[in-house]
Amino acid sequence: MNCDTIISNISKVVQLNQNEAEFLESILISRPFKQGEVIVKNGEPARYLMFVNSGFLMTYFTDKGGADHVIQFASEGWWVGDIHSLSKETHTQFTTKGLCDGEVLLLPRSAQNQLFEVYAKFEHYFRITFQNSLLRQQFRFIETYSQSAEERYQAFIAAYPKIEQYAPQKQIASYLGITPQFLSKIRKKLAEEA
Amino acid sequence: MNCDTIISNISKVVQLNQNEAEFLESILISRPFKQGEVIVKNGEPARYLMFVNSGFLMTYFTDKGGADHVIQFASEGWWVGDIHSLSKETHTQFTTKGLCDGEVLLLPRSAQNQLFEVYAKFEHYFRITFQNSLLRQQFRFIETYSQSAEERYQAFIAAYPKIEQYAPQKQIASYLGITPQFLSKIRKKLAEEA
DNA sequence: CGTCTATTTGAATGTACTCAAAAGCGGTGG
DNA sequence: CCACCGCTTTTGAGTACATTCAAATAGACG
Repeated sequence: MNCDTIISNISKVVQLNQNEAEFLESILISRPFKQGEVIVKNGEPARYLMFVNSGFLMTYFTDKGGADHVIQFASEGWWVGDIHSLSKETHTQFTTKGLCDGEVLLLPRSAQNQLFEVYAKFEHYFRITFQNSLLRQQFRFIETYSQSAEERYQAFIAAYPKIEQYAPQKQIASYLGITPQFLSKIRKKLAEEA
Repeated sequence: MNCDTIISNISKVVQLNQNEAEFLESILISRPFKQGEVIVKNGEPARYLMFVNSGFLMTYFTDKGGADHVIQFASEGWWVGDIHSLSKETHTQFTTKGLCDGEVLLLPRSAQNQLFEVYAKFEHYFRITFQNSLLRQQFRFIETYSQSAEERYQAFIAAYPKIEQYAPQKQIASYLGITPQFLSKIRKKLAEEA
């Protein structure tokens, strides 16, 4: 199991010594995935926080009406997981699926608490990480409210040029909060303008 | 300065001993505010994380077009603050204003780090707190995408019956992501149906 | 009472959606 | 190799939700 990415990622926030890095490596579990494979399914309890070691994946939830809503696309270096399900031990409402072949590193819930207790640095790291996620989430929210669908689509392809190539349009539309038909029309319009 | 609310709030997550509680009290600063008073203004650096000890307040940001967007209403027991400005030491884009007379407890940025270093419990508490904020934010996002403006308004008055009495309709409309005119029409329709 | 801002109302418009159907695309089996 | 199936994407027509603009009304404050 190659832990270079996760260690270098964590090192941007806290400096890890040999022991700490080894302890982390000892509790992580490698979980390779294939394109289209469901990694965590809606209805299961969320057992892990997942770090994307390679590849792309997406997380979506299914509402009462049966419609899917893409919450997040994630690429190398991102944390993914249903923190609600993790902290309240309920069943997750989210499904996580691979957009191409790749690998996630699993941090089991039990090991998580252990990690925090033994090494306060990790608690610090995750505090910062959640803080940053909150920021991004807030930013995305603001974006949604102050921009049109067309502007949001343009911001999306600028921000995630790689993911755009792996995710089907349908899911991108879902992420942007519009119908696939409407996204198709936006794309047509942009292509004509160019 | 009355710290009962904040201590009892923190105690729901971590058990504080005498020393820890006293240390916390020693670094908090009381900041009373009046109705309509601007507590933190757009353009200033964010110097504090704020805990609402009493009263109601709101946070909004002003976009490039000059339009305000209400991000959050907060009542007793909530944390408020621009974590982006706090962590990156940039100037905040957000304005925080009192909706009625009240009091916030200020946790200065410098003291924050001190708090985390001396007592890991607080780092834990804030990790959990940010995690919960992230959840709420995610939930609000989902709600926005899967419900109509009318449904969102009804959910709002159900969730924040008190705030509805203090916040002008204009700001509620902004929070819901709609125009005040449209909110007025929704209210009329709901009143007619009842 | 006059001024300022918030709210209501109405008409016209626009953005994004629904429904329906056609076209494109990848895989599978004969 | 091609025909067929299932799924995604495109296209078009009609519609609904929400906005803009404009003006009237109501409330708050000095």
